[in-house]
Amino acid sequence: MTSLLQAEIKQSRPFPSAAAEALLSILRTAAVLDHELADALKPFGITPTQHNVLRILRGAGQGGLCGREVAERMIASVPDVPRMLERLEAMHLISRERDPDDGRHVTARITPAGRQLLAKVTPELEVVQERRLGQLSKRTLTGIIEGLAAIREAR
Amino acid sequence: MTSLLQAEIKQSRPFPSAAAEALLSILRTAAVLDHELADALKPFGITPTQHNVLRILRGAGQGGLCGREVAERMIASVPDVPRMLERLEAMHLISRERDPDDGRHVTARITPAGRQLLAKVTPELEVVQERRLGQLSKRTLTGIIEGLAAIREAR
DNA sequence: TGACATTCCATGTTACAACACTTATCTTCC
DNA sequence: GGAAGATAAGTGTTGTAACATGGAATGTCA
Repeated sequence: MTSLLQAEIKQSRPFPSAAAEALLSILRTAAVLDHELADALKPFGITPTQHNVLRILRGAGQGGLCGREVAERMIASVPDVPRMLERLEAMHLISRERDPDDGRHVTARITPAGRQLLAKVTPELEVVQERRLGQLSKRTLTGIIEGLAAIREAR
Repeated sequence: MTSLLQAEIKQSRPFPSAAAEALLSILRTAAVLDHELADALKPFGITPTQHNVLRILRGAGQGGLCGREVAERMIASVPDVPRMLERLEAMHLISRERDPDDGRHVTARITPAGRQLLAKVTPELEVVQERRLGQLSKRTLTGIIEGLAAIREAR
């Protein structure tokens, strides 16, 4: 039998194992979704990574977060937090201020403009989510969530 | 109840829906896996994307493939195939030659050095695969594969 | 056969990712 | 209280991704 993924990437040979197919499935699906989310965000001038930062800072509220804390909360690791925040600050979506208590920390906070952008962007992203995942049963979704959690947990 | 993913990215609020959690799970898991694969490949001087190209060309055999065909088979879309192939050629892992029948096409083929590198690299990647996916039951793997296929198929 | 559209590859430019290293501030321990 | 170590940011550099554009070769159709 020929899997869907095999046809998608025009692979002639079947997968050697279910694990190999699952691994590629995850990478492929994420690439498809990420691409679609990036497209949806493009009109607003931000990338999925930047959107992720804004959501994190919105979640943090008035207290804000320092760079390291932002990095910990990111979906995908960002190895250059200072410049990423710098860019968002240049867009006036976040503000940065050195922590008076600990001069090593720079606290980042979302600005009203940042919140406003998030509010505009969210429905567009929900369109993507709904289109791609809306038809899946609760049971299927739970299966995916738990299966992937097991993968991330695995030693 | 607090999900694992929620704790992982230190998110205080629960997910608004299973679809939202599944979406983030996929992106997060792929980021973790991609990072680990990249680490495993680093000693060999290639990226996951380049490894993907080599595997594609190995699959194509002596006939080779033109740039567009390579692009179609990639896991994640690469918007700059010519230069990607150029780099692999500079590493002597592939060869390129203009198709005499159709001067627009440039046929890329894997070189013996490329095959050799693939052979060395494969066991290292299998270590990652085994560590992350080895403990999952066949049933769980199938669930992931089918669930993700449904997402990619949707719409 | 000559104009035109199409397909595929190449190139220029910009911005960002990745990595290594430096600087600044705080903590700890003598 | 001063020096060593730890922690967080910033910076410099390199390479690559992303986007737009251009150009060469082919196919099509009048």
